[in-house]
Amino acid sequence: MAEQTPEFLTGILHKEGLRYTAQREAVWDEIRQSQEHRDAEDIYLSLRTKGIQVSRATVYRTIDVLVKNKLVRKMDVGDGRSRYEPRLDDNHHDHMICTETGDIIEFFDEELELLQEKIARKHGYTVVRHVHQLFVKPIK
Amino acid sequence: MAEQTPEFLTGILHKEGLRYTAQREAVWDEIRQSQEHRDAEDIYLSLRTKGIQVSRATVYRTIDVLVKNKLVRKMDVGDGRSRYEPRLDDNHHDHMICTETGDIIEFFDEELELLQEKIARKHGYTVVRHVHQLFVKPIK
DNA sequence: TTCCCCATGAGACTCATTCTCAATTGGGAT
DNA sequence: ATCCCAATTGAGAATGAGTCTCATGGGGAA
Repeated sequence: MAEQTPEFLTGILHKEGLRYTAQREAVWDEIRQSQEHRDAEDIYLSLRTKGIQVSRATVYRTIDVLVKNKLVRKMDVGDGRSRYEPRLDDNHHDHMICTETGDIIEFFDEELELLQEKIARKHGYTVVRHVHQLFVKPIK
Repeated sequence: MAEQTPEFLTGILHKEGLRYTAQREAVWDEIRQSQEHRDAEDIYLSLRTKGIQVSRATVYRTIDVLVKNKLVRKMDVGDGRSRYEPRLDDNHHDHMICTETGDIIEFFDEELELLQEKIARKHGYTVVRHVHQLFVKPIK
């Protein structure tokens, strides 16, 4: 589908009974056009720098909506600030964080996914979602 | 070794060039005597309820010392409050959090551990530590 | 026992995020 | 095209976990 047109967001907001606003479009555009793992302040400042009128409160509120509707993925690196990345393709993946450079590498492993479900079932549960981060360092 | 005697803590503190104090012993005792995954406020209030004079600052400072010396394991459930659990046996394990009851179940899977290292190596890294949490719900 | 320096406590401070509430605005109904 | 009003927004206050400050207190080596 055409994620790059305003109609894309409009449709999703409408489905949720929410209104389409310039601020919501701007926040979504800002997150969408970058593949980085950015924090809210970064997104907010970037918008302001571009001269777009939006408040921190709205950035946070809009991100919540986008996360709830799976347009954005929220991740916790453990430093107190949440990071966000666009989720257009919906390809699930986990993250590897380099302890030396701070680089974030995405990875996906089918075997790992299956193993997690297997472990949960062994305890009488099924996995709803998971948080998996490998803090790594380069092999010299 | 005798984790239940004051000499245990004294030895560790001494090795770190730190002094043995009643507050440090109290915080360690409080965490040790419970197998729960508790937050700092919980530990602080429990001590105060028992009539032990200690401040929040000292609870936090002491926990840092204990974590650094691997007597306590720090974990992040993703709700903004860190949880702590005693680490006497040093058996590594990850956590499964029930989304319906909030129960925290510990698990360990050798295959999973090996698989993580294998994935990191595939990208030229080696795992330093990892965060792995399964948010699960009971199978009806 | 003395003395130095580390440890403590109370509360101020930080910082990400959430909340408040008055003013504004989208968009369905007319 | 206009109206109308609930949804949305912005500015700043509030929150809450955790950290810092600094004056006072107390380990522990000699």
